[in-house]
Amino acid sequence: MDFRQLRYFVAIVEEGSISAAGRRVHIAQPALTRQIHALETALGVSLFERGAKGIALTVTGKALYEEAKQLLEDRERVMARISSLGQGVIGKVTVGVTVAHLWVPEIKQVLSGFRERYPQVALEVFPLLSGPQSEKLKDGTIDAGFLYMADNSPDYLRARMFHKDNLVLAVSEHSPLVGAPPDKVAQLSQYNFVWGPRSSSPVYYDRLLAYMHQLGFYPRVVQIGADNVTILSLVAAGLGISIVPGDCKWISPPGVSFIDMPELAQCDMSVSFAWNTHNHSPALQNFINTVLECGQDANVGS
Amino acid sequence: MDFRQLRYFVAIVEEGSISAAGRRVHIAQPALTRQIHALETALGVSLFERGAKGIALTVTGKALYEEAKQLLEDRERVMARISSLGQGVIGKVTVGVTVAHLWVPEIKQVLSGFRERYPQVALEVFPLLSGPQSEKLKDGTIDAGFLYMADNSPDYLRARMFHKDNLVLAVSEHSPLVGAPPDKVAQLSQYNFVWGPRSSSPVYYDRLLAYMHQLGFYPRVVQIGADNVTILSLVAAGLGISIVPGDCKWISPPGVSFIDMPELAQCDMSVSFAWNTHNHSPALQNFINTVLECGQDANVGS
DNA sequence: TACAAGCCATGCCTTTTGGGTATGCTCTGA
DNA sequence: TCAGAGCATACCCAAAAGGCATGGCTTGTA
Repeated sequence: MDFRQLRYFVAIVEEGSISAAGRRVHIAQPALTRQIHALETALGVSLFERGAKGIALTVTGKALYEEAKQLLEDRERVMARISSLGQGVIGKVTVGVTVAHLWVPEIKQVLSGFRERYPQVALEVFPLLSGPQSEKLKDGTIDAGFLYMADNSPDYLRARMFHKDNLVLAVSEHSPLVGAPPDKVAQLSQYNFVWGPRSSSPVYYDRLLAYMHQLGFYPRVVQIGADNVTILSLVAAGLGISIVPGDCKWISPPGVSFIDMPELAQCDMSVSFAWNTHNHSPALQNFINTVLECGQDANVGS
Repeated sequence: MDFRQLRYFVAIVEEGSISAAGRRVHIAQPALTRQIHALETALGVSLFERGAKGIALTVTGKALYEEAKQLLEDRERVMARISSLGQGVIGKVTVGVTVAHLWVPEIKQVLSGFRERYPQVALEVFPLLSGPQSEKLKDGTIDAGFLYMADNSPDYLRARMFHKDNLVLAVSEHSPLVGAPPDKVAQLSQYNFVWGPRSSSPVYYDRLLAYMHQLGFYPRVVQIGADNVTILSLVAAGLGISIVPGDCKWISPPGVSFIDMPELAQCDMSVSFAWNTHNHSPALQNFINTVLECGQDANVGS
């Protein structure tokens, strides 16, 4: 009993005769007759009552008709599903995005663009800092991520620079620094700084601090904020100033002014897009392609 | 995508390699390789990641594995079901039995015998008088029946005499007739008779009356009972005597004596087994065979 | 009544497909 | 470096499926 026989069988049932079914499925009548006989012997069952005027279903045949329709429908369903899955039209993609970049237009655009092109793919976005993302990329909990990458990426990861960014100075909008921007970071040594704790995101913290040391600058930290939103809130409240990635302006509360400084502009804080090369999920490939294309578009546009 | 390919596919998945699967399903490895390639191109999908060390399922392949197992299981289930149905091992048989004969040992035996041999067949027994059974046999509401058949059975029915019976005299156990059985029916003309209404079973009633007329006897009816059980109750209560089929002793209340009379012994009231020849349900055929065999056994035994 | 038409079954032939053997390539582990 | 395991490819053969012609049967019709 294979799908071909079932297909012929339902055609015969629905057309009411072997000859008519032959016309429908474009198979000569003798071939159908033979296939049905084969089916009957395979099942050890008589499916039709043969008469000179034609054929009529037996009760057994009627039962098989229902089952056969179901089996054929299941087959179609499975084929469609697997096909879609293979082309990445359906499936699931889980991506991590650093909290600070969830509202960066490029990332928002790439996420909504993918959702639009592949509406059937479940796109799960996890707000995660860079450290956790690296771990989850390794163990496969997430398929891809937007994060701060170290220079030496492990071999199971591939990464592309996705969005250029650098450090900027964040001050209260009432700060005198707004009217008289400093030339050098060194000039800020007398200001109170709001800073973050290392524990929540060592990758980010160490990089930030490395830049400061490179500039020979050691901020006088008087306040700690758990994350960038908190830090900027404290800055807005006038409790101090801070140095943060420029993209933080997208998540900043009102009352903060961001000041570009040449030295800080040298401090690259670009966000990378990375994915696990061992995961060949077609949906993920489509996501990767979408991201890379968006990156190209952005490059072309700039 | 056919069942063969799915079968090979799950074998490969479960064995972890094409070669191993080949050993399991007794097919050479190249044939399997080709079938899997055919499956992949049919679905437009890659099912395995090929490496020199072997193969590994893709996410698509993993999805297909689950679906394929289900499809193959469905196939097995359908084949088993249809096979059983075709052999009459499962299915449904509806039979009518005249109320008076439900407790006749031969019928009880044939019903329980069938139930024992084909426990998976739903045997539905309807207590029906002969007239309704004829109608329902015609329209297919019941598949077979135990009933009083007219001599000329319609062409769509086939019937066999199932159980021999004749009329007997039913009197109260206190009746003087018990001690002095009459020789001739004519001697009963002075007795009060309990009789049934024609409406409930014309076939039976007309036949009974025809016999009486044949014997030149016209009972003096003083009581009407709706059915044989009621009639016998009235007889037991001493309200009159009656003439009933001998099988009524199986449904009789206590207090009734049945008297055989040569004239009544001539009045055949045998119950027939009949079935609709247009219904070729295997389960029904098995039932028919069971009944006919039981009949033979009974004949042999006698 | 005879005949045409429709339907299914069968026989014979061709084409397609599936499977087997031999062999090559690649990677791994000793 | 070499043996072994695993997948892919090439080539051949056998089995299966399909097409065509035909025959038997029934039904409807002239």
